[in-house]
Amino acid sequence: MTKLNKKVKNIIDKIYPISEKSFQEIERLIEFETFKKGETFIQKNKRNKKEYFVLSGVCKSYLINPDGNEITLSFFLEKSILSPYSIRTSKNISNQYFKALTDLELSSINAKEFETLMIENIEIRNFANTVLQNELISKVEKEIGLASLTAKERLIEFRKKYRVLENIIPHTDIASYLGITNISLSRLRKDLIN
Amino acid sequence: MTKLNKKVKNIIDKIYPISEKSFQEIERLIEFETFKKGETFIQKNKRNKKEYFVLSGVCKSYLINPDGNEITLSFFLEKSILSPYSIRTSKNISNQYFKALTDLELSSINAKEFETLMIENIEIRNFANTVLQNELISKVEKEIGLASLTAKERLIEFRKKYRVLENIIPHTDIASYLGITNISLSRLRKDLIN
DNA sequence: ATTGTTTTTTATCATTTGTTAATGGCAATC
DNA sequence: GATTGCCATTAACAAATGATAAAAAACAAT
Repeated sequence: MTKLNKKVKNIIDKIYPISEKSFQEIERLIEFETFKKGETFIQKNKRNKKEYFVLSGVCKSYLINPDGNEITLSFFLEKSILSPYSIRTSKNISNQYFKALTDLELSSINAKEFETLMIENIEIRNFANTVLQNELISKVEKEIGLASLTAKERLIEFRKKYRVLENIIPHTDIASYLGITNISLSRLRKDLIN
Repeated sequence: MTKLNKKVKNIIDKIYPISEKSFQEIERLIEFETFKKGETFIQKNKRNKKEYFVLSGVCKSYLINPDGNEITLSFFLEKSILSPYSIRTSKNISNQYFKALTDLELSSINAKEFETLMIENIEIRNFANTVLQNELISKVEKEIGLASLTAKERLIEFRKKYRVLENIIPHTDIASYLGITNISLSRLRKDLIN
């Protein structure tokens, strides 16, 4: 197994461990992609047909609101998996943007072929369902946060979940994730120093 | 086909039309349940193994925050489908509560058996995937709303989506859905009269 | 090192939202 | 018809957040 593929296996196993045999099915499909910091590598309303693993770097999913501002939906750290294809696309068309916040190394696999594996192989299916559930749990947690915590509490939670991020990505991205302005974020940062 | 099963077929077809033949597979699994207004019919951290169709009435999914308050996640109107099993449960254990907000008539089917159908039948699989995507789209829309709209704008959006609800369910449920207090909701209602 | 650009912080003021408490409406029950 | 409990509204004040502008800091390119 190449070093790259081993990385993918590790990401999978951290979510739902699968056998060597099952992984070999996936391995055949793996491709490698890199993007420069700042690049939007999945465009909303454009065709996309892949599942992605983040090997190194950080990226975000986002949308653009009526005022033209980017609203961060989620962050994806290294050694994790992007939102699964099935929930970010309809009819091969992406419903979100994804942007590299640092230089980014991804592995990708064809989503349709992966779906076939999923149907045939229970381990892979369980893995995929776990990804799906984690995604939803994370969305619900965020929803709860936005609906019932103050901005300060949300920042505290954010720091627990994404320790590293605050020092390596623009605060604007974090602020829109938290549902506040970057000025408010700055105030809260000052406030939390004590 | 019984009147009840016909209702289920209509709900499915509104989401993703399937053939008579495919529906017959599902039909065998359908059961019927009713709940009284106010009843919590799915408990968090309790076992649950079903998919649900709302035949009549209104219900909500919710969680309880650290202060002991119910936080409404979603509303489900009549002739719709509950959040799919796969995203509201892990290992047969529910991660959310569901409560009847009016007297409620549901059809339910065993989730495991439904998953088997899904694997075998592409129409049913496409239906299930559409449900999944709709669920996610709705979650993302709500997330965007909470992160980038004012409470007043969120109420306006809520009214577009759930016209009937404001007059038939407690405003507390709506307020927590909107991420505000019921006092704020009352103010906004007054404000929007003009 | 210097310059120009972008990001972050700070300040001021306006607005929104929360908290607490009081009030009024409505339905169920006795 | 009085009582009770629940829900929605209102009021007064406090706290949080937004908008705008300006200053400071960080960063990038040369």
